Amino acid sequence: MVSERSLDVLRVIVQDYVASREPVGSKSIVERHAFGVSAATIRNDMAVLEEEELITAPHTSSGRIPTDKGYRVFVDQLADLRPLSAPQRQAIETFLGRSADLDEVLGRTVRLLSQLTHQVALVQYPTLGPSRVRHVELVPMSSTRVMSVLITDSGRVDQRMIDLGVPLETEFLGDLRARLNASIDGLGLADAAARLSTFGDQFSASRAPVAGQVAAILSEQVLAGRQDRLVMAGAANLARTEDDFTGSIFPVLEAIEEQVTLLRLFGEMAPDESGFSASIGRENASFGLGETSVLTSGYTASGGDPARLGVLGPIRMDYVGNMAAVRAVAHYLSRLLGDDERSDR
Amino acid sequence: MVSERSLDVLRVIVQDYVASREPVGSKSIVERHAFGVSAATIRNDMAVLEEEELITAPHTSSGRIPTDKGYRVFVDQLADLRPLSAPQRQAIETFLGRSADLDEVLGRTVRLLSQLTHQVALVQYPTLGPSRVRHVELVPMSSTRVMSVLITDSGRVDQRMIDLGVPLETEFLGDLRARLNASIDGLGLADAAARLSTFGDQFSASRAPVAGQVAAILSEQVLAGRQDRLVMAGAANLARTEDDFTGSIFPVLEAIEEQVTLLRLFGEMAPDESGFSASIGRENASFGLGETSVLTSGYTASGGDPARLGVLGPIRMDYVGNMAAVRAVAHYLSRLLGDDERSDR
DNA sequence: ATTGGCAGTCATGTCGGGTGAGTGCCAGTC
DNA sequence: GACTGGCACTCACCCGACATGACTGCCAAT
Repeated sequence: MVSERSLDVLRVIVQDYVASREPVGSKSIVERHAFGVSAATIRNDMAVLEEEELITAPHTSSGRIPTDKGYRVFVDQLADLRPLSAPQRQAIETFLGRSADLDEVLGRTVRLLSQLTHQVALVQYPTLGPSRVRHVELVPMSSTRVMSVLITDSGRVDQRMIDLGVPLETEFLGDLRARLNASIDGLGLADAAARLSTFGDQFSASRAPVAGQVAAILSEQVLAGRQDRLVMAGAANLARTEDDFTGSIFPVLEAIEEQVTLLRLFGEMAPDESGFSASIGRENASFGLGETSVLTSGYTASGGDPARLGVLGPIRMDYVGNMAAVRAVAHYLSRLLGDDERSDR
Repeated sequence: MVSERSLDVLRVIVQDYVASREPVGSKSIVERHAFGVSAATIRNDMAVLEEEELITAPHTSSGRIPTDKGYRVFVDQLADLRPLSAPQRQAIETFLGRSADLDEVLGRTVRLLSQLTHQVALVQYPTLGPSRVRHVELVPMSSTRVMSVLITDSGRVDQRMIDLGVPLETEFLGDLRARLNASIDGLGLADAAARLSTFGDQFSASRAPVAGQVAAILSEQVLAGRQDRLVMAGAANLARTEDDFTGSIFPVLEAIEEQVTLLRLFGEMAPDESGFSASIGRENASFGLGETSVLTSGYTASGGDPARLGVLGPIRMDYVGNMAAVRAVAHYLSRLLGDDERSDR
């Protein structure tokens, strides 16, 4: 049975090990923390924790270090949310203070988070709230290829290349552009997609295929969010904590260069009621990230679906501090991206 | 005096050291290469090379390794351009084969180059050729902020946030948009910028400041290239060759995360007549990259100014192979981005 | 100019002993 | 029953000694 004190012991083992990077023994525990019992008693508690696979000894007769499971218990039960320090709040305020372009806001956010936590920071692009089509532009790139640009009034700009396979006359292109704008300008995105599905019908048989093709691509653009992208910063921090990885950081760097992997990981995280979620060590093994932990929190941009942001680092990380930073940044970002819209016309 | 044979010795020292990562001694040279002289003779040659600071001994009585200066001589005089292998050419063809969106082409290019060389690959965005304004869109983001989107017929889409500081009525915004498009649509970029500089004059005194502000930002957009951006791939390769860096790869990763640094580095490279340029070891020290070498080649997108692409890796790298790959990829990319326009309307 | 020979240097690997941190267990105490 | 002090035992780690081997630099001979 794991007593209350045993869990306290686990807590200090995690804390001390994270701070010192050295296995922590019974003696150093009684020295550094006022447990009011002797080292032998702590040893008994440690035996229980080892029984439960919450801690382990790297080799006979050395101190103990937490297992993945131990970290998990620590994160779930033992980490008391400590509010950010004043300078940290300050940093967030000033860094995210003035708003700007979405790209820039996210860029600043991800750099901020990485500096705050000294880990790799990740921010997924948000879906924006219900918005309307503002303008559609078709730009000829070569005789058979056209770039379509969709602008919505939420500020999203989405470009895509269309290869029609057949040459296109300039007049027809102009006609297409005018008709497209006439039919979907100002419409909500769902309505626009519906309208586009029958767009090709108004053209002559010879032209309908091309018009239909363009409408189909545009329809994709209308419906596509940007949640399939994320920005990253602070990869260098992995090198700083290099010793926490067995062998090399090569596989870790390789895995995080693959955005698809990270997005899948984000997608599979199961947030608690506050939107927070942690994934520790081998829980990430299927993503090639079994030697890392990932802390994420959800955030929303005014009315859109929740997106996620977070940090990735070695299992031996400062969970308490990093959790606080991730939560706080997610909170501020939601507010920032929310306010943009609320103060709207 | 450095004899002809001395330079041959330098060549094999570079080659063998790059391949084996171990200091190379006189004996192994006569064993592995048919010099027709004895080890003692090679030793004499090596003494000359050491005198010239082209090679150095890590410690008394061990083999020699090239100095930065030695690599420089190797690259400038001794590296015979070896054409790419058939599979490599094949890879380039298939990878870059079908063209698409500029973002996608550059993304594929940078991944290709990193796989070909097993180094960090870098591609700077090109300036596109002379192009015309296709459309200007103003999207209200909040009561005082507007996003301006510029689309040119070369396919560039540039968005920027404008904070006007004062509330803006919707009708005025519509009026602005219409007048902007009327005055610069279809114009070449230089002409458009000129027109924009006096754009504010046509408005009443109360509105001129706002109109002028918008015109000024738009003018910046019109003139801005995208050469201030670059894409990167293969950062993980640095970890693979970790041992080639004294201490940690942390400072290197940190430096390459700073795009500004890399762009400055690109800017200061002095290409030879073929557009190629190498910067070795301490030559990069001012960028925090004194332990790396950078190989770049210029490329152009139909009519634009030359941009650069290249690889970055440890000083001890396969210069011959990487130089060939960089040259070849630059060549193919130029052709790809050039053809797009030549087959244009 | 080239060569063979030889003494000298130095990194590397191995082995053994000493050290110390830390555990597990047990008998005794509260 | 929970806690404690004591003790034997286990290893990782450090250190010095020693052997090994790969080189070089130099010199006299060709």
